[in-house]
Amino acid sequence: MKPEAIKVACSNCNLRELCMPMGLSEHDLERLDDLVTTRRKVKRGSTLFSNGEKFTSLYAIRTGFFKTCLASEDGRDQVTGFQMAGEIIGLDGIVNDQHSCDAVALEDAEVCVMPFDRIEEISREVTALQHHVHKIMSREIVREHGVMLLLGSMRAEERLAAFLLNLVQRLHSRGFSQTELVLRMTREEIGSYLGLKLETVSRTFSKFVDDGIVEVKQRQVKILDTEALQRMVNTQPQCH
Amino acid sequence: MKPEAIKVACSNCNLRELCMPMGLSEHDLERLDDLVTTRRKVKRGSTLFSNGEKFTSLYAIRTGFFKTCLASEDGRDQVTGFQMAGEIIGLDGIVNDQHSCDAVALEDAEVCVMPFDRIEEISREVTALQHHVHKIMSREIVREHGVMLLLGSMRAEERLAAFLLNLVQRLHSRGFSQTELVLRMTREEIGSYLGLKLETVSRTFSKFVDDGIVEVKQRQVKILDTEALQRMVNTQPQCH
DNA sequence: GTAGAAGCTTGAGATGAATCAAGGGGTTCA
DNA sequence: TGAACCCCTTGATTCATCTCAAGCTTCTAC
Repeated sequence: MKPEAIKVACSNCNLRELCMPMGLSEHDLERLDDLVTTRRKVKRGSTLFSNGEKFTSLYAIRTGFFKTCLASEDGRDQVTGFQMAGEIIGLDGIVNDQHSCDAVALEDAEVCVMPFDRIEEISREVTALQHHVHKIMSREIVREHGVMLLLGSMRAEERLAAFLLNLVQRLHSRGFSQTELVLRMTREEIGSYLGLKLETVSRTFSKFVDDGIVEVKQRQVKILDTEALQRMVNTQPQCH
Repeated sequence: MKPEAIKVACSNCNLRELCMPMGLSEHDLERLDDLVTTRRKVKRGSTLFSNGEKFTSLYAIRTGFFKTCLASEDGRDQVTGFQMAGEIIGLDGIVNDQHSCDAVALEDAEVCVMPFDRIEEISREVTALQHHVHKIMSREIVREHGVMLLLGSMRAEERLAAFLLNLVQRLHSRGFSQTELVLRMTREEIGSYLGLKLETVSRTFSKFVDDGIVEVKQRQVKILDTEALQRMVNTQPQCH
């Protein structure tokens, strides 16, 4: 691989509005361009960082798709999230100066490397960046609250419905279809994220197909009835 | 209630090392004393903030015990955490400028009110504070990863064991017993946090008592065999 | 192109937790 | 001090999901 010769410029990036603060002055924008030192390619199946590794940087995903997962000593495994272009990854490492989970590319990916000490430095000068960093972390906290609700109180169908809706919504805000998507992860990974076994995920997909809610061809998913999915998520199961 | 006449001083607070950065210069310490504008008392059962409310401040708990919980429109309910003295609450509000969960006092409590714009302002000058804020948010993210692991892959006994160990560990680091604790929450609230029904929580407590692992007298819990609890959490269930 | 591996689906049966139900005990507030 | 209410426990039963198992499809690599 040749070193990144091209100057990395956030001010020019078309993902800017996903991962950077908006409405900056010319001067502030130039400061932000110093945030990203290099880019890094990550091959499918390999890790961007892993548990125990020293924390140095946050990463903005340029292309590709990641999962983050926790592996406890005893072999328990939990996917804690799936991340796509424009999202920031690595926040778990700040607290103990080392990463506490693995980030694995589910397809060939490229990330912008943002050394965290530089983030903190520029944050002190550019208040919009400072606030943006706080928002990103807060957003992650709120997202995880939602996952806790899902894991703590939803049934398999509701979980999968919520999962699909969340994925298409994020894809849609990146300019993709609202109804069609390609899953980048296996049934097992979906199951791990949703607290279900892969067989249950598979069965639930099949049920959705039977009910005419989605079409599934392996990892190709076409949502036929978005509202049915929404109803599942928003409706408390049978009360009494 | 009379207004807080006494000058609030973090530099003087015996919870300092729990909620404030350490190793500051005299000058920085003085800056930090400007963080907390007022204190606020919260009666048992009432809320410190609730879902939808405008976000203005983070709160450091001085005394008392809180739960944070999410209530979705349809009546689903999820306790997302229990917080005790020295912990910071309100981080969920940053991202959308409004709170996305309720914080309810489980016993009479008092919090230090830290207006967030002031936190950001002082963070720009005191890098130790800036880093501390980042750590606190990162810690919350990592904590929630752990809860996801618990909800996604543990069985009832393992969940309750993990819950008890976590509680005593936090209490111990505040100078309380490593083996005895008083639960401030109901079985139902524990259940909501752990993704279990209250009956299951109750039965699991009873089982622990039968097995000689704990003594339980209502909300008084005495841990007789910490290692047994640890083994439950760290041991993958029967492999094959 | 072919073999092997990995991923997915489906069925049958087991099981852990939920649900429904009843009774007892504590706490709180008048 | 008493009474109502909330909280907790325990039992019987049901049900959702897991487990185990087999077969099939798709992708990968040689």
